[in-house]
Amino acid sequence: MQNSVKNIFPNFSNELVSTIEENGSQQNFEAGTILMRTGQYIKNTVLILKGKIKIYREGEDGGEFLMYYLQPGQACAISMICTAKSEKSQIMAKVVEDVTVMMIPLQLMDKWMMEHRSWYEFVIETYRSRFEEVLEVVDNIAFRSMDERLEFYLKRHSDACGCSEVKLSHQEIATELNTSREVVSRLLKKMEQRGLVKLNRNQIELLNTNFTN
Amino acid sequence: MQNSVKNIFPNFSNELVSTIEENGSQQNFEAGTILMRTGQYIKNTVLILKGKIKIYREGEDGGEFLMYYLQPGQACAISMICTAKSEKSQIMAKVVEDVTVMMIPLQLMDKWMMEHRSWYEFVIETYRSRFEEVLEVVDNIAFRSMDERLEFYLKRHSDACGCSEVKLSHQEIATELNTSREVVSRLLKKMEQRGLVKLNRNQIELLNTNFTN
DNA sequence: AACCTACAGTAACATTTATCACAGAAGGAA
DNA sequence: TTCCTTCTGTGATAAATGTTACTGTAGGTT
Repeated sequence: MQNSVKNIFPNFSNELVSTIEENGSQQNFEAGTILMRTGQYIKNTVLILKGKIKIYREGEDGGEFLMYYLQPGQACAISMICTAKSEKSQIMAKVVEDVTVMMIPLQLMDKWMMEHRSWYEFVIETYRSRFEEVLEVVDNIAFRSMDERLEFYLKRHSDACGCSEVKLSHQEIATELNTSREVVSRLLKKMEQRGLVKLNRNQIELLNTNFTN
Repeated sequence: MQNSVKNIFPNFSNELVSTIEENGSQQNFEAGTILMRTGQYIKNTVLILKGKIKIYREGEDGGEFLMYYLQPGQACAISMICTAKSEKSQIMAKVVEDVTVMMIPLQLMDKWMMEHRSWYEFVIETYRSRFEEVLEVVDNIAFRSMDERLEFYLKRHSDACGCSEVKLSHQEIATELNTSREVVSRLLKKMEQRGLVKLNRNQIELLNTNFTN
């Protein structure tokens, strides 16, 4: 079974995998689906088996701001920590590539934390790594200018997909960085002149992966 | 005993309090001490009994950026989560008001999580609330302009100290918001003209607490 | 082909924020 | 008092980013 919990989460113990399969419900969602909105109550923890989910923050004026992506083998840190007293979500979660997820009722969290060592470790590690990721996001917006942030953004994307082509329109990039399309176009053009990228319709090819880092 | 663990952390069980007092070491640090630097290894979890610690991010160019403050009854989320494999710190921690802290070896974390329900709940809650706080910080820098951020900053400060006077120089504020002193002076002046604050040397008096919120 | 729509490029201008330069005021120390 | 240091105010200017407006182009549809 390609997308089994056992394969995607190899560190989970066998009992844990069984428990998950007994208590969780596997579901599919199409790209574009919004799985969670700011202010909604969280009732489930989500384990990603397939596809990609975007976690972002929404401003009052409707602006977006990308926090990070969730991919197979990962889980939504926010949803994991909201313990028994199902808290309100502080973020938006949108499916960007058709996903298969395992939904697990929040009530089971505390119980599993005590009973399953591998679950405990997974939760702690998830939280730690997301915290770090968010700190890095803060760094980027606090200390860097838009051109650096754009480079960083492209690099993250190409790292994630493992290829050097980023298939996004300027508008999409602008939205995730909470800036305007014109700014992105301008900066990309400058990067092209510096020989860092090659621009095509709906696609940006990174020529020199080791720029800012 | 005024600054006892029992008083400052009322939710801890009696056994937990004893265990903490047995295994932790109580220490004092003066204002100005840097307790943790970016890149250092974390070997202890820190519970704050008295005083105030500033948690901030440092940019490559030396710029600062305030994340949040730690006060009595709180603990450093970062240090709590770095489990057994003592991780590197991603942040800076500086004492801003003389502190008394309880240092607890990291090795005990996992053990206590399993053995002490009240410790488990404390850790989870600490992590949850810090995550939210950092998300709010992201919001501020991603979606708001400097004048709004300044208002928010002042409000946080007056909330924290419970009084309407913020005793900080423009330079200190500028540093924490990673901007320049002149910008802060100018914006404060505008706020004064709008009747929101009264400016004095090393002190800003908030006149109208309910501005942006 | 003719048409339509989404995407990309770019100039001109507005706004925000950063930087430089300098002056004055408050408060402490000699 | 006089001197010194720190803090604050403010103008002038630069740089970065956001906004408006318009053009062209690629690709799909009819």
